[in-house]
Order: sequence, then C-alpha cells, then structure tokens
Amino acid sequence: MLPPPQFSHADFVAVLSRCATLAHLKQLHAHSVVTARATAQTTTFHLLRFASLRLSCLPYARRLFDSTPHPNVFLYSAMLSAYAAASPAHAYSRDTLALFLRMLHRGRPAPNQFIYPLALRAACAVGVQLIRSIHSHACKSGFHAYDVIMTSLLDGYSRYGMMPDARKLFDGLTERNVVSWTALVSGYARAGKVGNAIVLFDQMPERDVAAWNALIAGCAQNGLFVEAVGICNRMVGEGFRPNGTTVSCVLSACGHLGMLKIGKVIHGYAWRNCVGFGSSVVNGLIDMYGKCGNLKEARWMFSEVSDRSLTTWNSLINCLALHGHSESAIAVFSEMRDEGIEPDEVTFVGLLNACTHGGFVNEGLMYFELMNGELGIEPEIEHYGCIVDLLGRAGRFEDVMSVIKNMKVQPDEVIWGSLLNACRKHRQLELAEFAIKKLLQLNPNNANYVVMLANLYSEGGFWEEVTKVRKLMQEDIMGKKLPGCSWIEVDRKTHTFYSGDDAHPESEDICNILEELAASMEMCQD
DNA sequence: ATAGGGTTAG
Repeated sequence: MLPPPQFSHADFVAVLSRCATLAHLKQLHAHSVVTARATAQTTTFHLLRFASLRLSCLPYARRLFDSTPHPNVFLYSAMLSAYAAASPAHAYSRDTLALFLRMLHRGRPAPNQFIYPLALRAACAVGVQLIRSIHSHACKSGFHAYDVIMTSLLDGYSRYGMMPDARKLFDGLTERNVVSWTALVSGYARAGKVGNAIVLFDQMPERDVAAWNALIAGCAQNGLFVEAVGICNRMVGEGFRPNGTTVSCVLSACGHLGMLKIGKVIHGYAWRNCVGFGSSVVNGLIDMYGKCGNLKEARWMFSEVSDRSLTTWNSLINCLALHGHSESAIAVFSEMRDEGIEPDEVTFVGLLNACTHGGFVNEGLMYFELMNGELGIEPEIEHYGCIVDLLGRAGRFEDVMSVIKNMKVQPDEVIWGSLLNACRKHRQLELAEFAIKKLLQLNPNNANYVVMLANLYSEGGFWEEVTKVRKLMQEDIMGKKLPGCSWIEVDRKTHTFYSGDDAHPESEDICNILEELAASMEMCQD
C-alpha cells in the first residue's frame, strides 16, 4: 500500500521512518524512482541514512551512493557517517579515506566542516602522518577556526601520545566545551599521565557521563583500579548515572582487583537500571566473574549472551586459561571456530596460555602455527612468551633458543624470565646465567635478578663469581628492590601481603597451610 | 540534511 505519487517530502520522510526492513525500504526506493523523486539528492540522502543507520545495511547504502552521478557534499557525509557508525570501529577506515581522497582528487564537491572530522576519525587508524596532512589541508582550506575540526585533530594527536600538539590545539580553540576537555583528559590518561588527567578533570567547568567515563577508563588503563572504582563512586555521589561504558570499565577494574563483592553490586546496578545489557556489559561481567574465580557464573553469563562478539569469546577463553582449565579453554576455542568466529591475536594469547598451563606442547605449537600461517596473524611478544614458556617447561632448549633468535620483535623480560624459570626447573646452569645477564641488561635496577644470579653461582659452586656478585649486591642496586605484593578480599576486608612480610595476624597459620599446599603440589608433579 | 570526546579481552 503505497501513498499516491504526489505525496510531499514530509510524507516521504514519514513513510521512510516506518520502514522496518530492507524490503520496505526497497519498495519506497522503487517508488521514488518511478515518481522521479529519486533524482533529488535529498531523497537519496534520506534513503542512504536510513539504510545504514537504522537498518545497518552498508552495501545497500553504498549502492545508493554509487548510483548517484555527482554526489553532493551531503551524500558524501552521509556515506562517511555510515562507515563511522559501523562496528567494529575503524572497520571501514580504508573506504572512508578512499572517498575523502576522491573528493580532494576530483575537487568536487569541496569537503566542508562536516567532512573533516569523519576523515580524521578514520585517519586515526592509519597513522599520525595522515592526520598531519589532513591537518595542513584543513588549515589551507580555511578551517583552522572550526572548533569541531580542531577537536578531532586534538583527539587524533593525543591518540598518538603527542600531548604538546594536542595541548596547543586545545589552547587555540575559540571556545572550549565538555567535548574538547574530555578529549584532552583522555589523551593525558592514554599517555600515562593520569595525574595531569585528574587535575584537568577537576578544572573542567562542566562534566557529563562521557567525561567521567574518560577519567575512569584512563585510571583503569593505567592500572589504577582502586581509583577507577572510587571515581565511579564519586560520580554517583554527584548525581550522574553510570551507563554501559562506565559499567564495563568498572567491572574490568573489579576483575583486576578480585573485588567480587563490588562487582556483584555493579551487576545489580546494571540489572536494576537496565543499563543496556549490551555486549560490553556482559563481556565485563564474564571477565569480572572469571577473574574473581567464579567460573560457573562467568559461563552462565556467556550462555546468556545471544550476540557473542569476539571479545565475548576472548573473555571466556582467557578466564578459563587463567584458572588452569586448559581443556575447557581449548574446547571453547573450537566451539568459537565452529560458529565461524575468526579468532584474533588476543584469542591466541588465551589459547596459548591454556596450552602452557596444561602442558600441551604439541597443541600449543600447532595453534601457534595456525595463527602465524593459515590465519596470517603476526605473533606479538606475548605469543612468543607463551611459546618460550611452553617449550622451556618441556625442556626443549634448542627449540626455545631458535624461537628467540627468529623472533621479529626484541625479547623482553617476560621472554628471558620464562627461559630462566625453565632453566631452573631443568637445572641448565649455563643457559640460566645467559638469561639472567639478558634480564640485567634490560633492567639493571631489578635486584631480584642479581640475587638469582648469586644463588645460581652458589648452587653450582662457582665461588669466585659468587663473591663478585655479592659485591655488586652491596653497591647501589639493593635499595631499589620493590617487594612483591598480593591481596585477597574476604568478608569485605582486604588482606594485603608483601613478599617476606609476617605482619598479618594469622601469618603463621597462613604460611603453614601454604607449605602444606606446596608439599601436596610437589607430590602431584610426578 | 550532515560533524568532535567515554568500553570490554592480553
């Protein structure tokens, strides 16, 4: 039932807004063609926006765009917005930039102030050079006084850690608002300068939920989990309502801290407030329950999600691996592949960790090969760490050394540390000495390594070396040693333990039980 | 008629 051909533009928009499926939209599109309404680019504009933003049908949107002989700047920006709204973010950066370059190349239509922010967002996925050239292009075209464009640039530079450039842009804005402030705050946080971020945040004349989220995420990204939870508390106290983004950030912080109680409180909050139980919140819940050791709940949350994103799978695999449920982690991985989800580099960190913890040497090597070969995922240092650990534990030192030699990245402390661990287990004195020396090169201030070297020499009876190392220990390094620390929450009270500290009132009992556990673990080894 | 800041997995 279509309206008569002479219906007005307002009627057209009204009918469009009631299209529930692509089939409806196509009918309206056909009708527009027949009635010659489609020759007006305004019509195409509306159809394109609706196809992309409401029906998430990018191919159809692009066909609408491509069927327009000389798209005007509105159609370009509608197409670029469609790409920007797609998920995952930056999935269509290349297409976005290709269209932007086409505009510049053809000289028509000239990009306006709405085009630059869209192009810049895509440029963030490519590199800072591109951001620079778009910056100069924008300035040459007279857009240097457009705050929105300058804020996009500010954000782009800050994503590459170039805070002085970002700051300069911020100071040059004609009017600073909550968006530009937030961009700067999260820039400092991403650059690891949380102190600056907090100071700026406190100076902000006006805040919204996104501004709070920027600070909370910034703390969490820098390992300040307690602060992240605290700021969330402060935010609620000041009358702001946490949304899905807030909830996932804080859940992640709770997971890292093992704060199951607070995690449950946030779970309850999200439930009561219907804070879009969108995938990010559920992913956060899986991660939080999993990291806190409540794998049953994590699996339950997982089973409750209907649209599982890659992150959903990665969260579960990682948690299972973390708690030594190696077979389950591998099983979930196969399930994931059966469902046609393409694993990424994070998936393989979890999977390889599972193989390492379970001692599945052949499986681990097979998955490493699958990742590197068939799937073409370039191994990162974390993956090499897993492989070194895997081979080292199995005593395959020649293979370990050949992996380390052929790595495309510089070995870090995790790599040499894993090798060292393996050497101690398999009593490989010479290689252990080599590993410790590498560790000391990377981090001369870590006194632990010097102590290990001394122990190693005395175990082997190399007394001259022992004397040399002991002398080194007495010099400057020892004061810099940071004691290891761990904590656990029991009945709303957090118990903290430093390495070698017996301050806890039940320290003696705890140590006795630890010794018993260690003894029974020894028994299980053989 | 269109644009900028805040997620989660290692």
